[in-house]
Amino acid sequence: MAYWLMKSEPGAWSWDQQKKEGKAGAEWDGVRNYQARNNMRAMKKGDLAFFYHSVGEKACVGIVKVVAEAHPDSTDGSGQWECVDVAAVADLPKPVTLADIKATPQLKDMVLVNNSRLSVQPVTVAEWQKVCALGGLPHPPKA
DNA sequence: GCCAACGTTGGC
DNA sequence: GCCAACGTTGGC
Repeated sequence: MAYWLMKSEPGAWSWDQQKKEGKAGAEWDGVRNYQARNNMRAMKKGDLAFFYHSVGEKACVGIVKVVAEAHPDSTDGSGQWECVDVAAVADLPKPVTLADIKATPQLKDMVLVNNSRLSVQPVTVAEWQKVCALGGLPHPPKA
């Protein structure tokens, strides 16, 4: 089991929309980047991920769970791209902003800091726990 | 709104 | 297979 971070522009797909999909979840579609696709292929059912709002807000706002492993992206006609399904699990009581992350020495190696353009990225256990703690979840959910 | 960084494309 | 040009992303 592993932890991840998935980015979305709120204008394209927001945390509110994700939550409306409920426990059944929704396709994380539209990813057209090989590294991000490979990360999704590595995901297992039950893995957890931060839901990050890029652009305006720049903060982790919630936690999602992988409910279906990689399958062809229904928005892609070429069959080349894949996606997973994710369902909202919990809000982060306090959104953890990019500035918060940069200001935290233990988080300086996060992919988010060093490769901000990668839309689906791995998160270590230590980073998971630290970001959850900053977000107001002293007992982070476990994948 | 600007610009730097990155990934992809296509000509050679 | 290399590299220049281009498009896109995302922080500021």
